[in-house]
Amino acid sequence: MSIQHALLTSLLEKPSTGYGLASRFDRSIGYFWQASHQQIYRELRRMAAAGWVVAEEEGGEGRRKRKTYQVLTAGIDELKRWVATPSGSADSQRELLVKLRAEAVLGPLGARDELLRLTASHEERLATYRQIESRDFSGNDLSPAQQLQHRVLCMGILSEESWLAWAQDTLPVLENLEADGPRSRD
Amino acid sequence: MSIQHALLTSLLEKPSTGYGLASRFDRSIGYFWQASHQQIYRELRRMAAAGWVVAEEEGGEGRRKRKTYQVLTAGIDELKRWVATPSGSADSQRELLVKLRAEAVLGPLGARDELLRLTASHEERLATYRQIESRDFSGNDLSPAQQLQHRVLCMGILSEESWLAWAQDTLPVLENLEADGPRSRD
DNA sequence: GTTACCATGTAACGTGTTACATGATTCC
DNA sequence: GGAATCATGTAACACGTTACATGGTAAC
Repeated sequence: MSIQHALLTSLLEKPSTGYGLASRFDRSIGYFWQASHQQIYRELRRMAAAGWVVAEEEGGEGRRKRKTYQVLTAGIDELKRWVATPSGSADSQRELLVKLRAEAVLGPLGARDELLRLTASHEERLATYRQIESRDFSGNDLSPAQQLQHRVLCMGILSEESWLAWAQDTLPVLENLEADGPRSRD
Repeated sequence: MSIQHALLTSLLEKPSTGYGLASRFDRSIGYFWQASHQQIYRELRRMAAAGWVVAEEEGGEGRRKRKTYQVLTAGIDELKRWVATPSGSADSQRELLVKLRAEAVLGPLGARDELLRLTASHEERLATYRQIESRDFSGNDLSPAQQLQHRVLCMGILSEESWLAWAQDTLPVLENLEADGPRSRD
């Protein structure tokens, strides 16, 4: 459901056509989240129906017109609401990145809380993995098959560790933003 | 489509009921890949129809019987075929982990090639990210919003780095397995 | 006996993917 | 004028999720 919020964020940074969104899907959001153009057109129409965005139609009387989408205040409100809502979703990591982007455009919205929540759950996961590791793979006479299974587990451990390291460096940036307020300092 | 292969691998390690697969979905596969029980039942029925697995039905004349699934040779052949096929899929990372698990059960199948392919593509990605970083975020007077955008990019960079580190340590384990052959040494 | 857990299934719905189709504009 | 790219759309299908339903078995 949150592809809509990714699109809103992207449109806030720069009003675009559906095609434009599809080709770049925003510098930085597109790197971890790709969407097909059909998906994007569908969601844009839905968001237009919901009053979150408007399509400014250019071009003459041709049947198919170039539509440049822009975010309305209702869309901004929805985005704010979403950022402030704990996700609980399976890919809350990706969602967090979108929330950070949204904060970068709109100012402090409460993404810090989400970062802290996620940090706690990643720490918990890491602890679980390590427990499994010491239970199942602590011996030094592992068969080749066991070594492979261990490597699979290591992937999980490394991912969690690297995520936590990232979060630790990201927190101060978020707090700095929230301390300064939505507008740039002068 | 490859949830079937994850299930095959899991079943090879231990024949189970659909329920059993759903609750554990295999130690280690379940850590990075969860599936709902409806999904699992559906795929089990399909694989049974395709002749990849059989359901051994226990229990009397009741309408609903406990079914313990087992992999047939056709299923093993399919799994071997899949491991040896370059994925190109969006979540080829998760697939690689399943392929490693499959190799751990069945012996050398060619997962090493896949690991090398993925390594190359991750290296390429990392290079792209770093290029973007030096182009857009190399200055030392970044606005708070820019700093946040930079953090989003950093997530990508860190992920790639940690994946590559994992791959580097995994390669020798795979090669050791492939050198030894499918059976354990004596 | 009733609560908890094991075990399997149908139906409806939303979303993502693929294939196909169309038209406008720009560049050579 | 033809190719490439920009731009939008319909239709069909596959897949995943959620809700709902059913029944067996073990423990208390």
